[in-house]
Amino acid sequence: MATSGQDVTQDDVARVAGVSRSLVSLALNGSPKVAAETRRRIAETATTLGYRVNAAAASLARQRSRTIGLVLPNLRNAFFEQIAHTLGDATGARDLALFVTVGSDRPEVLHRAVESLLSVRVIGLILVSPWLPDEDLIAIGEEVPVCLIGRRSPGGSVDSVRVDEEAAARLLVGHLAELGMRSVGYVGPRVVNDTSRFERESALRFAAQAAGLTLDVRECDEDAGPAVRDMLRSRHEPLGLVIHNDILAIDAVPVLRETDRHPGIDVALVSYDNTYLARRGEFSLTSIDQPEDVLGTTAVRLLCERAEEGTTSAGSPRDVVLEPALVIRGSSEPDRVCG
Amino acid sequence: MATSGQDVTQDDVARVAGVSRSLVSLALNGSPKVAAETRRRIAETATTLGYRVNAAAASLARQRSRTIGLVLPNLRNAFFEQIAHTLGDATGARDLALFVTVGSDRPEVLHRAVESLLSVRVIGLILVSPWLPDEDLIAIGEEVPVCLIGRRSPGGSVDSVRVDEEAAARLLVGHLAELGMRSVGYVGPRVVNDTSRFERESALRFAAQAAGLTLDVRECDEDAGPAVRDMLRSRHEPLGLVIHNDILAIDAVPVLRETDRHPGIDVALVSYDNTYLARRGEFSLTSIDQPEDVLGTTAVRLLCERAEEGTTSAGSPRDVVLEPALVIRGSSEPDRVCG
DNA sequence: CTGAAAGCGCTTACAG
DNA sequence: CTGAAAGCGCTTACAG
Repeated sequence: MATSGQDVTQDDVARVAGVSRSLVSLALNGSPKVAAETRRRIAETATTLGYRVNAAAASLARQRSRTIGLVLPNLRNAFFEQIAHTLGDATGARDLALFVTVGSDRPEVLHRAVESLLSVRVIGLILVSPWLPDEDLIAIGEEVPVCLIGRRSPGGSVDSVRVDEEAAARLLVGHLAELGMRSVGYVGPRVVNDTSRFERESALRFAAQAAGLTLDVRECDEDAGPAVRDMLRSRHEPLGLVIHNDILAIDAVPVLRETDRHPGIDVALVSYDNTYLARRGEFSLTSIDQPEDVLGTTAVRLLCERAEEGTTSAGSPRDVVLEPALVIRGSSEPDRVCG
Repeated sequence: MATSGQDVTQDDVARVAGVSRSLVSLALNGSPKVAAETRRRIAETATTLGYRVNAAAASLARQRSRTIGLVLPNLRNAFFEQIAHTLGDATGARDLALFVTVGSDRPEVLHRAVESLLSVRVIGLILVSPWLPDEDLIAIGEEVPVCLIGRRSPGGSVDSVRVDEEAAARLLVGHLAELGMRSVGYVGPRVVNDTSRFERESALRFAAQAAGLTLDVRECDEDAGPAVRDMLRSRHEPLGLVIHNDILAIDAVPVLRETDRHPGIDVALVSYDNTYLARRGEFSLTSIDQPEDVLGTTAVRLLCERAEEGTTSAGSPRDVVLEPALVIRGSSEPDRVCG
């Protein structure tokens, strides 16, 4: 914790340790060319002097930084936090830094954020469920390695890791069918350009059809409550209610508890993401679990591989698809289903 | 959108524009010493060539970066997103970049994150409701300008911007008293070292006492449901239920809707942060609103001022305290109160 | 195993 | 209003 007035440089360390400047660099970067004892002494000197590498200088000399940029669409989904943590661990394991940028629905803001990441010459960019059009993603991919999480690769040289939406839909529909439901209702956000919403809906449609269930769809805004009410209003038979994610699904819970509003209708509630909200006792949501850790480590690996390859444009896009799991909780347990 | 194989440098721009290298730098940085026409031509060349400043080189030459680091404790509170957005705008307005780090409850992770921010030689650090002990904050403040949001300055050379907790407590208690409540219940997270929790509780205690109301306190874990149930169990009179933040308060809503569980008890529910969760139709929470925009712009201003002053240790800590507001919604409206 | 030297891309006095 | 030159702190062949 030795603090100096000004920044300590490798020069200072070299002088105090009585070695050359380059040796300090080599030692601090773990080069095997440095004698163990020398390395130890240098490391010790660095610590007591309070030396901290100047990332700007290192990046400049190395012609590349040691940081990865993460672009999150917003902070309104706990799933993003889990992703951020996993990525933090995955990058940390490779001794890389992770810089997060909180996206925005304002294009200029997002653009500015990506630009500052590019100015830093990040190794690569990880975008979680971006709402950008395919061509923009491809364009960014021309400049720097890019890996998408939760969205199919748009082509170009952009990689992607995501969960198999069709498999998730089958899990959900299968579960509801087992509960005796004959019809499924899906509530998703009304968002322009939301590929994730679109993919999810068609996967559900497909799965429902295959299982011989009907599918009814409603769009909602920030609040899923009205859409859920609306869907229940016209109902007289049991319903499997699928909501786009946990954060929207919790809107449905209070609605379902108003037992007087829809007498006699059994409703099983299920959603996606399996975040801490789903686990909260009051909600206990049955939810599709995405393997965040695998998503995260894979994304980092793909990015680093692509960075190694040198030119960004090298190699065709890789699209890693993972299997989801269904976590069953109270919201769809027969004996606890509201009605 | 001109993309080149390798990075375009100021050298390239200078060559193409037919000027010297330094002139390019001056022009691009908006120096008034450059003729308007020259500046225009240079800017144009830079654009067509797809020039993008190398932040590492610029930081190194300038001996300081143009980025501010934001350390968020987690992503489980929409309030943090609003803060992040405001800060993004505030830094953008000053042509600074904002790098976010998602904290963690694991000290090593947080430490590593702060370290990478420091390696980048950020202008300063903004920490939102950090759980770090005072001495750690002061230590960080020795190395770089630091501004806290939502926590009192621990002294040293650390600044702070926050909302007046006592005023917030008075607003809440006053509102509940007006509704005819005689007793107040507070549910807060069971967290070690959580100053915010502690300050909030004592402010409430003080306000309740002053207003002649009783205060009952319960701790909760991730899920506030059990604590709320517990608090209601022993009740036979109207209760003003104050919950530490919106995200915890939504747990209370389903509990309160179970009309059969606590017959005859009027409960008015209020919380803090006034995030989008509070606004969601199904929850409609009365909540304390913090002026995020003022918090954000003030934090950035304090940081920049301290950075200007040169030495970090210069100047005593500034502690800006803002007035909160109470937004009244259905959860505490007499006619909609559950019971 | 160790050192002298060049260079990364930019900024900034300084001289014209 | 413009250019030549030094230097920011580090990394990395290269030579010993």
